[in-house]
Amino acid sequence: MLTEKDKQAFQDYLTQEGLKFSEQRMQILEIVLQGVKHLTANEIYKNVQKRHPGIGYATIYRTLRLLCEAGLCVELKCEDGICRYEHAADDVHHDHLICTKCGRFVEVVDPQIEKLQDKLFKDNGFLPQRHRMELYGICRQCKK
Amino acid sequence: MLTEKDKQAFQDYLTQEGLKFSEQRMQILEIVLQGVKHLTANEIYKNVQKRHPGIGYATIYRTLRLLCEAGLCVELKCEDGICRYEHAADDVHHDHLICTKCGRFVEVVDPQIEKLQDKLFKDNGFLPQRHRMELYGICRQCKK
DNA sequence: TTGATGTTGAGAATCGTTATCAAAAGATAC
DNA sequence: GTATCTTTTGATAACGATTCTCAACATCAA
Ligand SMILES: [Zn+2]
Ligand SMILES: [Zn+2]
Ligand SMILES: [Zn+2]
Ligand SMILES: [Zn+2]
Repeated sequence: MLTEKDKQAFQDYLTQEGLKFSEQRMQILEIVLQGVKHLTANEIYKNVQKRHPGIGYATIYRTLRLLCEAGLCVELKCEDGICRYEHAADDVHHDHLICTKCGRFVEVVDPQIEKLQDKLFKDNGFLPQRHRMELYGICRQCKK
Repeated sequence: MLTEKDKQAFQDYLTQEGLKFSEQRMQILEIVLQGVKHLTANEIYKNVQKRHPGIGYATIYRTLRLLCEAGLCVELKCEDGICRYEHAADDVHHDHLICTKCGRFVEVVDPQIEKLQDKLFKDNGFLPQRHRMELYGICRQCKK
């Protein structure tokens, strides 16, 4: 799911900030924006190492920060204290259903809930910024 | 807000588990179940130290775990990675509005949202267990 | 008193993440 | 090409919240 557009967007961001594109950054971009989602830094590290042995954790974290700053990637602070990273799909917000047995992440959006959340903000005099909603349960596969 | 009932409930839990009541555990119970809510372990530590100098972090964390197990206290894993502890008010669930400027916590419940969350679980084949919803914004005082 | 068991607090360990810094890589000027 | 400047890299140390370890201590029943 790594499009030429994403690659270009990252390039543009780097240029704009006076930074450079590199082999390592390319590898990390590919892993993070590829199909598998909600990867931890460690999972990304292991994946990148297959193709670029010798990569360091520092480079992983630095690049992840750049990707987030460029708006291509979102960091999820999960309950287990480990951050996961996922492709930021064109500013379309979503929340998560998480299986407590197998760790599966399912992305969900409920426009009604979003509206009610805004109402909660307003009713309490808050200026809305963002929110996080995680629904923990047991998925179909794990129920069996 | 520390009721005799809570104290008794903790005593009962300890007895049932073959554990003992102690001065330190009493101090922590009082701090956590008192008015001020959503305290970090460090805040609890500093509060307890006023009345019981020499208390150790290990005792704070151990007692907090006991309080959670006894169902008297709930641990909130916050976005900043620091856990906060609050009085578990008779199994009445609530979510949080959090001010990103001053850190104020406002407790909210929206029965409609709760229903829609259940629907999300069901629609995706999940067995519901629990959820977490945090709304981040800027509170009335901080907006001015 | 003695033994058994539970509690405590100092300090070490854990672990995800961040900071440090010298070496390497790239770009630019000459 | 070489010199110079800037950025990137990865090994390693540091960080900070939490947990573990363990010897000293408290409690209580026999
Ligand atoms: Zn599952
Ligand atoms: Zn997602
Ligand atoms: Zn505020
Ligand atoms: Zn609360």
